[in-house]
Amino acid sequence: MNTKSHTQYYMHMAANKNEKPIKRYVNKGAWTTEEDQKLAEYIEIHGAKRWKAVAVKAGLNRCEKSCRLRWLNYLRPNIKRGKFTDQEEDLIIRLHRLLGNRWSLIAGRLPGRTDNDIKNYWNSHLCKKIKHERTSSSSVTQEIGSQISIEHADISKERSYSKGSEGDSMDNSFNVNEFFNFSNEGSSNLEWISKFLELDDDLVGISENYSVPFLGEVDKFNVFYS
DNA sequence: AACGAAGTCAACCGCTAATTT
DNA sequence: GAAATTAGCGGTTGACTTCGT
Repeated sequence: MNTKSHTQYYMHMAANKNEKPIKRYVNKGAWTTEEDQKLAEYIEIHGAKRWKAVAVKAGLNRCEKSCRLRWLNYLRPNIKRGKFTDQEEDLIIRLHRLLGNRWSLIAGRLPGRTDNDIKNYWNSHLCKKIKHERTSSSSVTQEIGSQISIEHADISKERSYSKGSEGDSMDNSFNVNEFFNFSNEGSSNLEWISKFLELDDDLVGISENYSVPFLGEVDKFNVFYS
């Protein structure tokens, strides 16, 4: 569904650095079916890389970022659309509890879902749902909730640190990115990770004395494998 | 039926990390 | 090793839809 209206602006574009940039009209806003078709056809032949070249050579008056995003979030094969299942919803909540707003990592555990989808779904549905559940639960649970929020803040901070200088801010060797990188594994880990995350609720209490960001994950990991 | 508020979600933006030259 | 380019991420925006009055 194309929702945003079309606008155009000028931009200097070239397919590569050897080509002299030409001042072109660049479309912004909703993609048309014609543009989708052009992009899909080009990528089918040349692959989803070199987005600057894609934008120019596919005959699309779009910037490279726009092309990449359209492909990843909409045109890419095996994109799952429509309502999130209860299992998916539960998994997102649990993963978010562990990872915070690391949408691409969360999306990596939900085959066919994009980070943008999950982020939108979280912001429009799950965020409120969780808020509601927290306010209607006991004071003890609320306390745990605030503990989780503190952990989230730490994880977010850690994310920006780890981007800049890996390892500087954290002495323990646990790497959450590696832990949640299953690219070398088989197709779906939905089941085992769901089982793993089931432990999460029970383990929140154990994390009361955490002082180091991510130590929570380390302990949960160790408990799971011990 | 009309209208404003709230919700949804595709797309954009700014930034950083990774890769290439 | 430095600079330039490319890829990827999360936050935010805004057009459109739905809901409530």
